[in-house]
Amino acid sequence: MELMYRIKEDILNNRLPMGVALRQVVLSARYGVSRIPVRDALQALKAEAWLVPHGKAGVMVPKLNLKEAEDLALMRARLETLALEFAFEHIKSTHVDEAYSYLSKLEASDLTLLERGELNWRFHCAVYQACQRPTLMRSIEVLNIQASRYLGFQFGPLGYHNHSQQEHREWLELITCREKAAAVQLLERHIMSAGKCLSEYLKKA
Amino acid sequence: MELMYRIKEDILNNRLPMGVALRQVVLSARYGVSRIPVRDALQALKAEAWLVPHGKAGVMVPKLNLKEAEDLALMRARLETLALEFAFEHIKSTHVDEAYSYLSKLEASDLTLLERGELNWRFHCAVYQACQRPTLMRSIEVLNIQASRYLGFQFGPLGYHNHSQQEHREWLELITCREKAAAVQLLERHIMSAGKCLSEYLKKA
DNA sequence: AAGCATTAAAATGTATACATTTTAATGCTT
DNA sequence: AAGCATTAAAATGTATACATTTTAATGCTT
Repeated sequence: MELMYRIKEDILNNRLPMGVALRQVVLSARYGVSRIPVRDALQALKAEAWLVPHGKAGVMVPKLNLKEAEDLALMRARLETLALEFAFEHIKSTHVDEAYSYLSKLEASDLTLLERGELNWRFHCAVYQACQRPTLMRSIEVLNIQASRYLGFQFGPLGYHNHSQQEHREWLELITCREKAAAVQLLERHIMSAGKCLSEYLKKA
Repeated sequence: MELMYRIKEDILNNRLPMGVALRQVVLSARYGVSRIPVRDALQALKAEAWLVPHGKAGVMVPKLNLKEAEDLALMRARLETLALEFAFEHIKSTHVDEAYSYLSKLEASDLTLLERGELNWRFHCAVYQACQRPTLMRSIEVLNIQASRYLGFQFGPLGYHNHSQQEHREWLELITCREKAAAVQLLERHIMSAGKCLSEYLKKA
């Protein structure tokens, strides 16, 4: 479904208004298709919480929300450390190499928010993959995608990017040295501190 | 969306074949509607992993899968203990009373699998609710609903029900006595041992 | 007979048309 | 003027029709 991704992009880039009903005819005009594919996409997006009900009929982009951002960070911390624990013994140098390749791609300065979020996920994913647990991985991916609505702030106004890259490097070093406990702990700190940073920002705004 | 729930029930009760493509025309005939509402429902169910792609087009009910059952138990253990930790200080006697009421309803012997699963979730939910974290709660709910495809085995052939009820009572007592660490620990054991029990069963079958 | 290309049948994907529901504008009552 | 009922306009929900893609059956080549 290609349309779904176009709508996701528009949500991530704030090109769709939050908190107001999205009209099917407006969307069908906007994306140049009829209402049927629009409906298909809206149903899927609703199920993944990209959209929420607006009144008795119709959907809207949910407003950014401090508590949701916190919850996503908490859940990611719990589940990603779980994935790392299961992965640890099976992490090969190929996984680490792949992670490094995404890390260097993240150095580029001309990335869109979406590309940055995508690369960030791929980086983590390269390591977690070794856990060989598709259901767990999918859940973590869903959380990351949902979190990416908030991620924009981190890489934008907050300038959290450099600090994050630094932690990523440390993390890969710990993994290479087989320091399991330390790597798990750093990952938890990494996710939670990014979450804290973000919730501080949202409290002010 | 009413149709979506009818399809979910049919999946839970194994009234739809696993691993074979579900044809839109067949479903539209089965449920007495045209293909458009069927498509809407399929899109939503696909997004929630109730259905998975089958070939280049079309969807199917995924086969029951040992690893998925394990992953769901692991994730539930991590996230439900998280919810309990946040809830703990805010649990009032009204929450516990509500939990007890679901517990006694679970004693009935003439419940369908679906009803049993629903009451089991409501029981846990009555306690977790106190955490006041809608996003976390929704994720846990989604995991429980997905796990309910496997739950049937526990309450059916495995006769796990009595043991489970016993643990539920112990748990509420620990909560009433404000034994936080013990309550969290019991919850984790409760979820994981049910998961183990189930995966043993699936290994044989 | 196994494997591949071809092609007919059947499925999905989408647009249009219409029925039903929801929204919001209007006028009425207090 | 505030609140409610009424009703017209606009939206959603669904069916049907058709275009496009996919599937699988058939025949061809080796």
